[in-house]
Amino acid sequence: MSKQLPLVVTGACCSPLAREPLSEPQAVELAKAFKAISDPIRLRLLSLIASHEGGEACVCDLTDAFDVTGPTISHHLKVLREAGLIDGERRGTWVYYRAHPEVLAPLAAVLMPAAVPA
Amino acid sequence: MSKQLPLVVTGACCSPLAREPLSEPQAVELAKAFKAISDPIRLRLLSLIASHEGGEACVCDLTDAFDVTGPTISHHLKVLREAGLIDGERRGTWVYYRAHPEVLAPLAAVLMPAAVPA
DNA sequence: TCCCTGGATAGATGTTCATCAAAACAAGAC
DNA sequence: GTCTTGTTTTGATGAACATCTATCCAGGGA
Repeated sequence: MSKQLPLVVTGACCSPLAREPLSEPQAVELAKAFKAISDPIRLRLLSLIASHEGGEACVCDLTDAFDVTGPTISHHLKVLREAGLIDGERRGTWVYYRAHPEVLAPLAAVLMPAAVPA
Repeated sequence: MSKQLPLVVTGACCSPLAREPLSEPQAVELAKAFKAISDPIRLRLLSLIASHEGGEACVCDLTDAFDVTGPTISHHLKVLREAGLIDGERRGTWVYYRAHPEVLAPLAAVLMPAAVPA
């Protein structure tokens, strides 16, 4: 469940977009991450998990918030998992997901308009 | 050329992902924006334009940086334009594109892990 | 005027993706 | 063991997307 390779940004690519042109490999990595969050359901899933008390949420909590079927939620969770944005763990009957904010941070940094260079 | 409606984030949606759950309409808007930058070519186009001296770049400068045909570049520029991320203007023979950093800022803010609440 | 060049549009094609129903799997309860 | 509930995987289907070729439009120079 948690042995996904971290497809995403390992840290070496954080100079803001507007500062210098992205290299092609950097762009490919970043595009994968942005694609993972370019779906409304996945954005809300990530948000629900990240903002949930205790930092983790049960799938059973998540499914009710959407109009789609269980398998569809499971599919979206898998996409987020493969992007390294969340991680799941089974504890007894339920599976709990937890967000990885440190993976989001570089994405935000790249988009940041290079805050006021004096 | 510049009469695209601003499909994107008009400001009212900037509470970080990890702070509180996104509403469904917020998620839909944000997902559109992220989808626009979820392609390596578009990310590099945006980066090339935003980091270009003078803040604008000629399409002729952009095309050479990629292995795809002119129409494909034109298509990607259109996607970025429709997302409100860039704007194009024809001056004589050439068309110049300019980035809108103020549209990127809210996207970065949403991803930001709610920087240290003391 | 006519051509040439830069750029956008139109139409077609192959691929990727979101979704669902059905089946499989995992853990408790009986 | 067998039933029940919760979650993931599989396979299929229709929509969205990236890319190409061919065509069109706008400006500038002969």
